[in-house]
Parts: sequence; structure tokens; C-alpha cells
Amino acid sequence: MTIGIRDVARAAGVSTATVSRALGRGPVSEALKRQVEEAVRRTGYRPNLSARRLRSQSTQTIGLIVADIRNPFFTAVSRAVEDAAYAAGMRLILCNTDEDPDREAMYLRLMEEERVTGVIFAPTRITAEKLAARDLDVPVVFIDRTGPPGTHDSVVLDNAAAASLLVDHLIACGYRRIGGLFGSTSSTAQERRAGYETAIRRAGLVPDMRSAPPNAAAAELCVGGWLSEATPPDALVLSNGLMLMGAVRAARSAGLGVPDDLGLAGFDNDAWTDLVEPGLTVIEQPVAEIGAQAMSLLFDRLKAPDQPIRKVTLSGRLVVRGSSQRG
Amino acid sequence: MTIGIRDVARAAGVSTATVSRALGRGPVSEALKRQVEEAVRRTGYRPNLSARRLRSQSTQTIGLIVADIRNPFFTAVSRAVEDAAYAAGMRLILCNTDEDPDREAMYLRLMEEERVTGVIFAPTRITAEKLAARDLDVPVVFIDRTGPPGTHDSVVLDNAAAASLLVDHLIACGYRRIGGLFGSTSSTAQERRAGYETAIRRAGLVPDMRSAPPNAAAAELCVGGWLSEATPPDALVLSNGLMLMGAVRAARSAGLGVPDDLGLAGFDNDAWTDLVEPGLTVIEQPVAEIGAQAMSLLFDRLKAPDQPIRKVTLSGRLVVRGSSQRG
DNA sequence: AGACTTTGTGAAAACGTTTTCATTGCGGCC
DNA sequence: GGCCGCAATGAAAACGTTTTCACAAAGTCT
Repeated sequence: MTIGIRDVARAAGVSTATVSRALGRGPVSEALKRQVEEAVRRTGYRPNLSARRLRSQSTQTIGLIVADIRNPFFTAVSRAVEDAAYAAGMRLILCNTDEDPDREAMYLRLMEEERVTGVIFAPTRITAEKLAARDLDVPVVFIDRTGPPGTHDSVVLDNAAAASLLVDHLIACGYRRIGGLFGSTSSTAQERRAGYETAIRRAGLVPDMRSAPPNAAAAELCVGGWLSEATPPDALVLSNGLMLMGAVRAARSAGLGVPDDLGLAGFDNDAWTDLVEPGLTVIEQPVAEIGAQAMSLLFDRLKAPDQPIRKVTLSGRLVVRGSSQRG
Repeated sequence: MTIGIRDVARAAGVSTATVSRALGRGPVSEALKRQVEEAVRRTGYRPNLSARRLRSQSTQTIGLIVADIRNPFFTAVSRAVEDAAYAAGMRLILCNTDEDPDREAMYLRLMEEERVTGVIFAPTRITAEKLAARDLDVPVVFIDRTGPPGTHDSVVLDNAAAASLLVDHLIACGYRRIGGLFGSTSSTAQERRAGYETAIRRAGLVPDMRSAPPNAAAAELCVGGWLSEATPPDALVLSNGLMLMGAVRAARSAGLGVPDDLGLAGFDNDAWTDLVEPGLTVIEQPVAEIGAQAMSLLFDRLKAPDQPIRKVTLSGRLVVRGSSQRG
């Protein structure tokens, strides 16, 4: 038998309405407020959030749906979002889709059923497009990825520019047969691929692009095969930190020396990338800023639902390390 | 104006009771069940989870409170717990305390207010002891860490044995001045320290133990100072994967070669540990098993609340790599 | 001084479900 | 044929809050 607000009211000698007002905001005299607080302490009362949310029609909760919780990029962004959420007095529900459209659909439905105030979401291409057609009854901000232009607020990296930066850098370092391996599930991977391609063509080189699921195992497999072909690349650009790890593994297995036999560069300045020998040249993403901006976009959208769609683009920073510095 | 169960009922020409029964379990004729499902589809009805939970007094939700979401050990365990939860038709709330007792208290209160079915929790020592005295009105299973014996179900590694294993290994490899750096916040770190100490003394060596917050930055700082003292250790045991990373950084900064100038060994077979040169000797934890066992303990506790307290101890596996193999 | 606003409070309605309770129809059993 | 039990259904109560509404007391303005 759990204790409810009526028990507190009885203990304090007031009505339930007064208790509710004393705990939330509402006009209550100082004296009664103290009585109520004392009664809460004595009874060990814990408000029932389900009841509160039902009656107030406000959940004070936002959903964060990320594509891969094992990817340090997403955990870093999550922490930033969490901080911003709690600073605003909101709860956070964190969900992990593993890049699986079915799980995405499931979690989106869950968000609707939870009646969350808003959702921050890193969708696969498939789901981003689906959402462009029929949209949810909850505001959604895309993060790290976008859908068709003008359908959802979003905060993303300038992926094409960043990828071009990497390619230009590799070219400047003397590499010529530069391959690119990109994730198969996200708009972001596509943009990075596009940036790669324009930079390669601009230099008069020939692009060599492949796709794989954006995780270490798949990337390792793909790169392993690639490197054993007749005319293997002399450098590779990888679409994210996990794939970069896979590529390092594949190069080791193949007995290729980095950077001399194979140059490497990629995305995400993960903690391990400067510990391997040689250090990895990467694009560092402003993860904290991404999370904070996403929350900010979401709040603005809640305040002004009919405001035009906004897209915030942040720039990556090139961190040059040994993996691209051919002796 | 959101659509509720009464709209569905009207659309299907039945009562709300029948809709509820058709959606959940309850005796409903096949014909009506189909009518209801059709009406749900037409109206785009989404049940309101707050209302459902309030009325049914059952949240079908478990809380998972981890100490550091950036620690790959915890993300791996989280995934295992998540899988088990969803297999059992339960929702998961994931919280991150950053080893901060205040945040632990806040999240525990939240769990009570959410009326979660159960909690899986990696507590700091402080909170574990506090919980031993006054316990919550929700079943709690400790994970990775324990409190005073007999107060909570728990699933942990055999930390003392694992730490001894590491020390014995380092001794066998010829190291003699073996230091140990352990986390300052958890029972697990204490147990590892104890295992370290007994193994060191058993070998007739002198223990040299220190503590630091269990993260990479703190460990790097501590080890950095340590290595620059008059008689530095010739090998180090680190209490978890993050601290191991800090130690690697410190060794590099100090210009010490691993394993010749400094042997290294630690806990957690994180993805990067075999990519650095030399590879790191570690204890691999059965992360998936830990998560699965925790859910299992929790379910058993829910079924039989008065059953005696259980503690499941799992063994780690020693993975020998170059960092402990002195030439 | 009277007419209004403001402030503090309690009773009761409301939030959207599930569950209880009563009712109906129906098949089987004596 | 009457009675019992069971299955399917609807009306209404219940879950634990917040919010509305009503009202009294106390200012505040003309």
C-alpha cells in the first residue's frame, strides 16, 4: 500500500489541492507550505509520475534515439544532450537502434506512446525519408544526419567539406590512389562520400568508393578484401571512428605499414586514435556543441511550432597525425 | 486534441472496455477483435502509457543506473541488459551517474517516482552502504559492485582472484616493483586492490597501492607523478579500462618503453587494447553474461521477493599481450 | 464607504486508461 | 423445461495526481 498525496494532505491537515500546490508552484502561504514539506518528510511520500503526467498532460521528457551506443561519438553527444536536458528540468529517455529501421520504428512509436515533449534522433536514411512523408505528432530534431531538405530541424557536420579536407590532405601528402569506405545507412555517410568524390575529381584522380555497415567488423572485412585486390589503394578515407578501427585492423592483418604502405584518415577523434602507432589523422567533431545545439533547436521548436525549418551546420577540425604522413 | 480509446471505441462501435480487452488480453470475440484492430488503424490511435501505467499499477519498466556511460564496459553491459529487458517485454530507463553520489540519489528517487518494476545499479561505495541501511521500495540488483554482504542481490566479477592473476602473471614475467592503481569510488576497486595485495605479499614483494577517480584523465595524472618519483615501479596494474588508457598515456609522456621500462596490465578487454603497441594484457570480463545474469536475478526477485539474497560471481579471463612480456 | 481585484484555500472534476461488476445470451445437464 | 455455468460485453468505478471552480477574506481603488 503506497502512500499518496491524500495521506500527505491528511498528515498536514490540508486538502490535496494545497499539497499539490505546495509541491509545484501555486499560491500557498508560507506557513502551510512548511507544514506540507514537513508532512512529506514524515510520510516519505514519493509523487507518482504516471499520475502527474496523465493529469498535467506534460511529460517533461525528451527522447534521444541514437544509432549505435557503442560509438563514442554518440555517447559523447548523449552526455551533452543529457546535461542540457537536466539543466532545463527535463528527463531523458535514451534509445539505441543499431541502425535497424525496425527498431527505429518501434522506438518512435514508443516515443509517441510516452507522449514525450520532443525527440532528438539520428535516423537511418530509410527512416528519415519515411518521416518526411508522414510526420509524427511530436517535434523531432535530427542529429548527425538529415532527411529530405526542409522536413525537420537538424544539426549536422559539414560533412562534404570535412571529407574534402581529408582527401586534399592525403593528396598533399603524396597519396594518389585514395579509396573511400562509407557507411551504408546514413545521409551523413552519403555526404561524406560526395565530399570525397568532388575532392578526388577536382584533383584529376579517380574515385574508388565502397559502402559497408558502419561498424568495425564490417569495415575490417571490407578493407581486408580491398587490400588484397590486384591494384589496392595507397590510402583510405573512413566514414567514422568504428570503421577507422576496422581499417587499422585490416591493415595490420595484411601486413601493410601505415602510413608508408597505406595512408589512413577518417572521422571522429576518439580517445584511442592517438594511442595507436602511428596516430590517426581524423576530423574532430564538436560533439558537445552538437548535443547542445540539438536541445536548443528542440526548445525553439516547442516555443514556436510553426517557425520555418532550421538546419545548423557545424564545421569539423582536421587533426593531423602520423597515419597520413608518408615518410 | 489527441485521440483516445473512446474514439477508437466509437469508430469500432463497441465500448472502451472491449477496445482495452482487444488490445491487451481479455475475452473478446474474433469478430470484434478484428473490428477494433481496424478502428485502431483507421484512427491512428496511440495508447497513452501514463494512463495505462497509472490504472494498471504496473510500469513494465526497469531502471539501469550505470556509473560511467563512456566506459565501454558499461555500454557493453547495457546492451546485454537491454536485450534481456526487451525479450521480457520490458522498457529500459538508462541513467548515468558519473560516480557522483548526489546523482545516484537523484536517480534512485526518480526510479521510485517512476514506479519502476526493478532497478539494476552499479553504485559507488557510499551509496551502496547507504542503501544497506534504508532500502527502497523497489527491488535492486547490484551489478559490477556490491555493498555490505547479504543486503542486495548482485552479480560481480571475482575481482580479487582476477587481480591476483594479473599480479602473478607480472611476477612470472620478471617484474618485481609492481604498483597498483585502483578506483577510489567502488567496492570493486577495493576488491581488486585486496587481490593485488595478497598476491604481492604471497610473493614476498612489497605492495605499492594508490587510488584515483576511475577515469583516464585522473589516472594519467596520477601515474605521471608516480613514474617521476625516485624509485618508480617497473610494472603497473590498473583497475579498469579507462585507467589503463591513462597509464598508457602517462608512460608515453614519460618516454618509458612498454613492456621493457614498464610492464602494464589491467582490467577490461576494450576494443582498442589490442591496437596499441604493444597490446595490453588484460582481464576480459564476461560482459554479456553479467547483464543477462542481472536481469535473471531481478526477475527471480520479483517472482519471490522473500527469497534469500543471492550473489553471482563470474570469473574473468586473462588475455596475455605484449605489455607484460619483458624481452 | 462601496465596488473590485487579489490571495489563499477546499471540493470536486478531469486526465485516459484498466478493471470490476452486472447483464445478457447460450449451451449443457439433470 | 428449468437451472447452472460460462463467455462476451457494457457501464461505471478506480488509479493518483493537477486543475478548475467556488468562495471567503483581505486589500486597493475611486
